[in-house]
Amino acid sequence: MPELPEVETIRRGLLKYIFGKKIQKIEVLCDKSFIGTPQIGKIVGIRRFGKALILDLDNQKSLMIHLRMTGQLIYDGEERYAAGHPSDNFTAKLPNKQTRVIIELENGTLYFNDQRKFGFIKTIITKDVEKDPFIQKLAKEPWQMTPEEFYEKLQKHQKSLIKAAILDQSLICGLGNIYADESLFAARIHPARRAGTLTQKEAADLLIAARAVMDESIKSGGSTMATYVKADGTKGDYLEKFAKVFRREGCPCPRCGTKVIKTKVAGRGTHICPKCQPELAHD
DNA sequence: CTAGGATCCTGTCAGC
DNA sequence: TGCTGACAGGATCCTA
Repeated sequence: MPELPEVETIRRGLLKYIFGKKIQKIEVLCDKSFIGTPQIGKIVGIRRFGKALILDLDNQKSLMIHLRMTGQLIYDGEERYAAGHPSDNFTAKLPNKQTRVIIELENGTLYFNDQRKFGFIKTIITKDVEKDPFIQKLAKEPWQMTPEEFYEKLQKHQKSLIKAAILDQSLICGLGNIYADESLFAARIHPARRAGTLTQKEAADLLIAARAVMDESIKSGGSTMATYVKADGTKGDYLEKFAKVFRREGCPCPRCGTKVIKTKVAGRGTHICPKCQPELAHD
């Protein structure tokens, strides 16, 4: 799914297009994709908590949106603005087969598309947003966490694989499979190391790497965002331009030239430079 | 409490 | 062509 940089990119786009606009109607095409009662109201806040997006309405209710693996938000109005899981839906005629919820606004339409139906939109009371179980469990984002705090957290998960640890949103918030691999590569840490074996310096390097990698992605519009005005389009280009290892198996490592390989760690596809990220002989 | 694996769902692609 | 299994930018639930 969209990881933190993609969701932040969506937030900024929605701020431009739908902030202050009124939701006139919500049409739910897939029951699983909408939890609670659809709401009508003016959008008076657009917030992000980790990978979750919150639209605050002027009726004391909020819509929480989580895209999970394949969710997309596509705004179609005076311009089209789309972000989330990359696919033809960004430029397709909508609604289509993967459209789960249609949000009609006074100035356009916001489509929630989601191939695998893991994502959802949920109505919650605005004052209870931070008490929502998902949001309550979230740890700090890399920018808010100190290297010491991060190291302490890792010490509490001694036996976890480091990749699993940084994917755990209750340990550190915002990373997903792309930025986990990119951060570990940048910090030269093998993803299958046990979290407890990282030195303080390695933990600090990893934290700093996570910030840098996600900062860079946000700056370039995430890895999967697409906007277009008339025929003129730009795309989020993190993967093409900045990813060093993610989905680059067989390509030379930009640091040492060794071929990047793909393996499986913590149940997820994982990309590493076997030379820059040596696996230790023992845990 | 932690750690690991199955699971939700649809679609695509490689290999027979 | 048709089938089959693996896999996918996430998080939760169940088990040991």
